[in-house]
Formats: sequence, C-alpha cells, structure tokens
Amino acid sequence: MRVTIEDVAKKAGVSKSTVSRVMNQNYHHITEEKRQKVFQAIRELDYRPNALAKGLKQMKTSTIGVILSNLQNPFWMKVLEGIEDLCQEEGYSLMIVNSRDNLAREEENVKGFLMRQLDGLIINPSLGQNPVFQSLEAYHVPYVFLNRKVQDIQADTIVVDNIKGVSLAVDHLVGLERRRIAVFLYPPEGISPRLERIEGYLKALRANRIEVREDWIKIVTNREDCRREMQVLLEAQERPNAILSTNNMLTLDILESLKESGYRVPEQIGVVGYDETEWSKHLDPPLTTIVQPAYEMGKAAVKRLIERIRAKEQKVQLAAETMELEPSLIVRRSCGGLGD
Amino acid sequence: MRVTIEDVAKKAGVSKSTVSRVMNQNYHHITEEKRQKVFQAIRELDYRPNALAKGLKQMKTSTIGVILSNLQNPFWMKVLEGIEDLCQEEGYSLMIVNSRDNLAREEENVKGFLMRQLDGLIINPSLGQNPVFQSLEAYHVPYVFLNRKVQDIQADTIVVDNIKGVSLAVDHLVGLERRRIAVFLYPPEGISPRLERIEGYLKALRANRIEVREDWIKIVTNREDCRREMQVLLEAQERPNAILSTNNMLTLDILESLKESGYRVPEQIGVVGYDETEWSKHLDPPLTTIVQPAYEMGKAAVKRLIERIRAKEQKVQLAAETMELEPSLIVRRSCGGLGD
DNA sequence: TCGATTTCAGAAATCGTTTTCTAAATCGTA
DNA sequence: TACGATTTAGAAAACGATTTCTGAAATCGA
Repeated sequence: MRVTIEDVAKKAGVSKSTVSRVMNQNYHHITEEKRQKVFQAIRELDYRPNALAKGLKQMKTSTIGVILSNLQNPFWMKVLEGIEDLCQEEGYSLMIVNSRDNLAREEENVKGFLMRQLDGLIINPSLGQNPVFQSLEAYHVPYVFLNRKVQDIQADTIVVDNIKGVSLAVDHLVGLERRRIAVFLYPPEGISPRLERIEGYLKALRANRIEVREDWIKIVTNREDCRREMQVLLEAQERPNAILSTNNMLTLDILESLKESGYRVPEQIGVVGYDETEWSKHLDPPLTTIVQPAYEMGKAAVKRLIERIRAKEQKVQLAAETMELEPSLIVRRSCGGLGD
Repeated sequence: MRVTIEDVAKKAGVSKSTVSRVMNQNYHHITEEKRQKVFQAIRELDYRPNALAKGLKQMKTSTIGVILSNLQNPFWMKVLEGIEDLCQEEGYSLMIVNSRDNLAREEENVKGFLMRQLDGLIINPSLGQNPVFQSLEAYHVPYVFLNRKVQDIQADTIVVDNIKGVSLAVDHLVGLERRRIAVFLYPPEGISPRLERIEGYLKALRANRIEVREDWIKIVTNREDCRREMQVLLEAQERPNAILSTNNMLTLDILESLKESGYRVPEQIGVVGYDETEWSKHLDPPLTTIVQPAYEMGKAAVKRLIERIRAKEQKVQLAAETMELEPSLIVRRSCGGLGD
C-alpha cells in the first residue's frame, strides 16, 4: 500500500541510507551497481518519499505560504501567477489561503503556517496591523508583506506607488480639461493603499492648483452606498465632470450608478478606474485605468522572500526593505478627449 | 527559538506524554494540577505543535489539496469559496495549486500532494485523462473530480448539467423568436463540459425543430481566432440572429468582435453567455447568461470528499458517484425582448 | 489487612526520512 | 607482508510529535 524507503531498501538489497543517498543524488561513494539496483526498485515500487518525514528531519519543507486578503479580486490572481512562476522556477511549492479581510482568519492562517514549518510567508495583510505578526518575528520565519504596509513592524514590503498612480490619473484628467474631479474610495481603516490614494488625490489637486472639495471625496462601503452617494453628488448644483475610482470592484458600482442616473460616460462625466482587468476594455465605454504591475509584484515578493530564506540559512542579517513598483495609465475612452 | 513539546514538558515538570495528552484534550487520567501547569507552560512559551511530526505519526495531515486548471477564471474563485467555507467548518486546511491546463504541471501537482500525505484531493482535471490519476488509486488517497469528467477512471465527480444549461439558453432564444442560433466554443479536446455543451446545442436545436448548420458552430482558440470567425459569420448571406457563448472569457471576445464589426446587441444579434460574473451585469448590454452553481459545486466536492475520507478511516467501501448540479438562466438585456 | 483493581503518568517505541558514526573492504606503499 | 588511508555502505541516532506499554500509587472490596 504505502511504499517507504525501507521497502525500497529491502527490494534493492541495500540499506536505507544508501537509498536516501541515491534519492538525493548524493552519489559520493556509491557504486554504479547499487545505484542501478536502487533506481530499479524505486521505479518498480513507484516510490515517493514522505514529505513530512523529510521536512521533519531537514527542518525545511520547500514550501512557501501565501496569505491573500481577497481571492475574489482578479488583481490578486495576476499577482498569484507571478508568485507561482518564480516559485516553480526556484523549486518551492505553494500553500495559498484566503483571509477574506478577516483578522481572525488571518491569525489562524499565520498560526497554521507556523505549525507547518513553512520556509517562508508572503502576506497581503488585511489591515494595518495584527498582533499575530509578532509571532513571525519570534519564530524567525522569513516573510514579506505585499501591497499593504504594516505599522510598527520592520519588515520587507512590496508595494506600488499609489501617490504616483493617482497623480497619473489626475494629470490625465486635467490635461483633458476635466478639473472637477470627485474621488470614490472604500473606508481607509488604516489600510495603506487607501490612505495613500486619497493622499495622492489631495496632492495631485494641489499640484494642479485645484481646490479640494470635501463633499467630492466619497467614502463608500458597498454598492447601495455607492449608489446613494452618487445621487447626492449628481443632484448638487455644482457637479464634477470626472470621477476617480480607487478600486476595480468599486469601479463597476460607480459605472452602474452612473448608468442608472442616466449619465453618459464620457460625454457628461469621465471615469478613471484602478487596476487593469479582463473586462476593463469591454466596459461601456472602455475604461481608462491606472494599472499596477501585478505579475511583477508577485515575482518581486518571491524574489525577496527567497533572498531572506537564503540569508537565514547562511545566518546573515538582512535589513528590512520597502520596494516600490511603478504604476502606469492605460488610456481608453472613459474620459473622452481621445480620438480612439 | 523553536519550542518543542520537550521544552514544554521540562518547564511544566511533567513528561512529554502528559503534555501531548493535555494538548489533545485527552484528559483521561490527568490531575487538574498537572493540567494547569501544562497550560501555563504552553502559554508562556507560546508553544505550537509541529504539524509535520504530528502528521507523520498520525498518518493524517488534516489538509485537503485542490488542483484547479485555471485560477484566472472568476468562476473558480466562487467554487473555491465554497470549498474554503466547508473545509474551515470541518477543520481541514487547504493547499491550492494551479495547473493552468497543463498536463505536466498537473502531474507534478498530484505527485506533490501524494508526497505530502494530504488527506484528500479535489481535482479539476485539465483534460479528459492523465496517466498520473492512476497513482491516486494505487495510493488509496481519497479524491473527487470537479466539473470535468475523466475517462477510464471510476471516481466521484461533481458536475453541472451542461445539456440542460445550453437548452435553457436555446429555449429562451427560441421563445424570443431568435431561431438562427450560432454557437462559439473552445476546442473540445476531450473536455467533457465542452463536449456536452455542443451536444446540448445540437439536442436543443433538434427539440425545437431547427436545422443544424455546421458553419454556425465556431470552434475558436483565442481572441484573434474569434474575431476572424465572427467576420466570416457576419459576412455570409444568411446570418444568425443570436450567438451562444459556452465560456465566460469567450463571451468577452465575442462581444468585442461584434462591437468591432459594428453590430448592435441585442437589436441585430442576441448573445447568451456562460457563467455569472461580477461584470456580467455591467456589460453593454447587460448579459443574459447561463449560471452554474459555483459555490455549491465547491461545497459538494468537499462534502463528498470528506465522506470518502471517513469511509477510508472506517474501512468501508464506497461506490463511485457522479453528482450533477442544476444550472439556471439569468435573463438580462443581451437577447432583447424583455422590457427591462 | 491483604490482594485486586483502578488511576495516574512516565519510559519507550513509533512514524519515514536524513545524517552522523562506525566498520568492513580495498588499495597503496614501505 | 603489514599497516595506514581511502572507499564504500550499513547501523544507529536524530527530527518532534503520538501512543502503547509499564509500573507505582491510590483505592476498593472482603
């Protein structure tokens, strides 16, 4: 039934040690004859070493854990692809879990990974902090934060320049003579990209000498909310001529709300989205959007994590680093102005 | 640094056995006094048992492996959510991997899971067969196939009734006097849902006494292909007045191709999609679509897998079963006819 | 009070690997 | 021929938990 190294050893007429050495290409002092016998036995029995036993002995599982805060969002699927590709290349397996922006679940996930002796963790934190992250330090397990910064913890963090992202969008709108820009966002709640995007909005307005209107900063939590706020916005005497969305899911709600109110995009109001998705170009009208290098983020996280794993193996200290990637803008028709 | 059961035992002044018994709430014959001491030590040392050691000894990892063929597709994210929810409830952890419709990767994934001694596997097979699936039987590891049927292997399989799905769509179109229905699909390549959807199309046409036109069955592999085939279709003398898509990604390409050709949906041509997504309702026009119970599929797979794991533990035989879930139709505006 | 039973808890074996230790066999050289 | 050095490969000790075995102490019944 379950084949162990002992079965192979018996079949090949050698000791367990010899089989192990052959398995791990530790051919140091092993005669060709025995080696062949072992190979033969392995093949005949379809032997696969038990990863638990191996990991237990070697104190190394060759597995990286990934905690994502929202698997539903296609943005993360692209990040994941980057993570997968580099891990595969480097011989690491992946264990992926979904915290769904829930602190308790996130804590469970971290603890589960610690117990499993994973070699390293990539975490997209659900909030700006979580007490369980302290354990990571205590356990000396290498880890990298992704996309969101965590307060009070000195750790490697891969992020995208959100200030820059938003300012690309604002500058684009201003260039099209759309200076009356409202912004929609989810409640910041200490989540760094949200905070930075609103900060970027304020900065970019200032840079363009546009006066900030508090009532054009709309914090919404769900579709209903979005719809309501949109009505308030559109029924005022002074209306914006552009809306900046700060999240790809939110963008869909914004477009729907506008459609319901009978507003035409981009003729009456322009819209800029955040994140490029499969469907961005299929929306009506095709969406101008700020794109974050998702795939590269995934790769960068793995790259840094592996550096850290190596450093730990070789007992060298590594200073915590924040790596900032560059966003860009894809111009389509949702802000008008372009001939396209 | 790394805290083991021995450290806890020492600190509490008891034996490893006692600590283990307390950890596993095996209070059978343990005095309150020692129990408290152990608890105290565990708390002070922030002890977490090593899952590898535990798994090795117990021959059980409390982990289920999931092999998905395409993580990019949002359909699978919903399936995954169902899987996650039930696993969480039942105390299983998840290990998720992405085979990307690649046989070699799929084989690697299966082998990796076997080595890790996972308690059970949920597999969305990339093709109709893969030799590595034989190993599953040999290793006596419980597993369930999801969404796609596998030939030559008697195994539990969770699917959706594709014949029914397509016929819902065809009947809907016929009800709106759209009897000239073309269908687009990816190359079947022995993948059961694709085969069944085309079969369902033929059946539904027959049931409605519509003659099948071979040149209205379009097999495409990518966006370019789709565009090309669409042109051929629209430049013919006899044109369809409805298009049935058999995949959610394909639907986007179809809509784009139609838009490019200047065709208006639904006035000139109706479109039915497959799978409900975040964006279906935001497309232009909002999409009428066949919806598969994704979340329920995930739950059903876990439910059956756990039955099988239990059966193995209790050494009872279980006959392979195919469970078929029911699709339904969401009617929006992409086929016209509705007042909405 | 004595032997039998029950209650408690530690010692030791086990899971399947890797790795260190040890020893036999072979070889080269004096 | 003898002896140390080098190959070669098995025996045994980890890794960190669980679980079986074992034995001492406490309790019970007569």
